[in-house]
Amino acid sequence: MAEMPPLSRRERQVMDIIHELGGATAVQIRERMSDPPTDSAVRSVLRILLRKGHLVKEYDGPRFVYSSRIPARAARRSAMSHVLKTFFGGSVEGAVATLIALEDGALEPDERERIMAMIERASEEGR
Amino acid sequence: MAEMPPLSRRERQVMDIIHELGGATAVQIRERMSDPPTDSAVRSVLRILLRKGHLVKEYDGPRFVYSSRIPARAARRSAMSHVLKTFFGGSVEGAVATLIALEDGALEPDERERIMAMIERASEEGR
DNA sequence: CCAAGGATGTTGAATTTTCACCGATCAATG
DNA sequence: CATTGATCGGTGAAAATTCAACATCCTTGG
Repeated sequence: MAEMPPLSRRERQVMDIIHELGGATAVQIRERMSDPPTDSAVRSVLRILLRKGHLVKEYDGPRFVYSSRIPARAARRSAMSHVLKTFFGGSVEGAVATLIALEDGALEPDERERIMAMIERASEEGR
Repeated sequence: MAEMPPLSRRERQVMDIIHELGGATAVQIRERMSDPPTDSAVRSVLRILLRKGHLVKEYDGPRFVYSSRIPARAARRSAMSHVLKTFFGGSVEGAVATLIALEDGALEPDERERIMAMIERASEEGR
């Protein structure tokens, strides 16, 4: 379970789609690609990702569903941690600023409240 | 200014380092690599990134400093937007939750206050 | 002015990625 | 039971990458 070398282009594209959908069939993955290669080309990448241990497949009805081997929670943390370090110098404040600005100012009042409450709660639990 | 194909492994690694540092020399970049190739190999990747238009170089003293062609602000927004979509289904709430949890509960009181104030302000400006 | 060291660029080859062709398997259908 | 259509996997070759050896330029110190 050592550190894996970073993914290739196609590999990352496929992994992103699978993360976004939670799990996906080969056809679903191909449909989501902006520049889709052949069906079998997609399957080749899937096979490689299976062999490398990034994906698991599960037989569901007449087709396979591919999903990430590491739990969604861990994947989310890892991805967020990476952008926090790379683009925000570790500043949570800066990251949150960009995050809420993405919504183009239209943050629902109740979502805003939930976020505020969450931050309160987190600072209490932390000590 | 068309859509660029996603970056290769080394290309992404180099871009990440440059984004993290804001700008960097070839030597600095190599130093930051966990699995550094030859110095000239690093320069090859830099040359490709220049040709593809991802980087610009500036002569500073006796060496070149490479930096991203797109402004840091836009790069941050783009990166955050991507993880928001890929790993959080567009939920700002979920993203903030993961973000503050990364700090392992150790969010400085004053930083917490600034974040709260920022959210307040954002929801006002938004309308 | 000359030599040494550092920074940069170029080239070509080994490795990896990428992908379509092809055949096998399976399910539903006529 | 044969046919059709869809899913799946293997293979090999084209394309892209990765990289080190090498050459060039600059600059700094003697």
